[in-house]
Amino acid sequence: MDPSTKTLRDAGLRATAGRRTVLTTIASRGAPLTHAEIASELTGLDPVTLYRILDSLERAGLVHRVHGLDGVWRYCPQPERRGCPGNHVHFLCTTCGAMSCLVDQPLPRVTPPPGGRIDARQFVVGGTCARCSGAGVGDAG
Amino acid sequence: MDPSTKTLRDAGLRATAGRRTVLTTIASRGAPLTHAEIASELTGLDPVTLYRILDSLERAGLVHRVHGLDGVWRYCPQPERRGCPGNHVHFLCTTCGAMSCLVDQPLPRVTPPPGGRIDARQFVVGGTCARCSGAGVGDAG
DNA sequence: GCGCAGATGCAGGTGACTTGCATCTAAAGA
DNA sequence: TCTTTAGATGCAAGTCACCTGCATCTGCGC
Repeated sequence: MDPSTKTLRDAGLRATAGRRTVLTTIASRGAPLTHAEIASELTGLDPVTLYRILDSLERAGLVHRVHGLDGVWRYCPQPERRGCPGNHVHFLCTTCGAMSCLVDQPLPRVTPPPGGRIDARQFVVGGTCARCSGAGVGDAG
Repeated sequence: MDPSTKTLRDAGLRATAGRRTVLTTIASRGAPLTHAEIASELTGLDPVTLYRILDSLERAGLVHRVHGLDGVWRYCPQPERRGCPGNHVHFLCTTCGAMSCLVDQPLPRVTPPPGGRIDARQFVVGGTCARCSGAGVGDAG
């Protein structure tokens, strides 16, 4: 059985061709990808279907979803050790739009406002990545 | 001179009627408001103009801007002590959509990826606010 | 192989936000 | 106070991410 098929079946999802391709694409990158980025690599898949596939993968806990400072959702493979999904800082390069996971920097504990409850946490930092720093002004510091 | 006029002039902006009203509206709430929420209180102001006013206020450092988990920007008055704008955790109620600033919880230091630089940080937590938690179990006021 | 719940594709829609351009006005100088 | 003008505003139109409804298709249990 194809590994992505097993992953999907284990998560309680049907292993359709579209889901297997999307899962493989996201996993092979290791960095959060936008809907558009994934779609550009998967010609032939309906955009709406891709939205639904990403939604099902996220609800099944196979990927986590991060909202960039640019207003676009990004999807990232969920690491093996199943902790809180996406429980780390995400770095978004505001020049090239690439996002990366700072998995070594876990999110701090947050105290909810009185009487409230916290269900999701999302810490995104924006800046310039090494590639864009080097390409533009040669200043990486 | 009207206080909002002075604030705008001090920030290097023209004190137009629209800007004064928007600034007063945001300041009077003390919590991040969406474009739609501000627009609903300011009938007669063109939506596009409101976008531009919010943009100018943000660039002048008079408000800070937070991206909610719902994909909508929210604008919040900048506190007197001019530190890093919006340098605290923001709480978004996923039930009623209200956002509040957890000003007593500053953002932790984040180490950028090798060779990269961080310009902006945004930590949003989603959950249920006290009002919505209470509404479910009997006390809605 | 069969049946069906769930997945997919297509058409159309929503809402946040942007752009271009003509008109108006706050603010500075005469 | 009047004039000038750079910058602000209003309107029309457009872009983009994402959603909804519905008919058709297909993975998977039987």
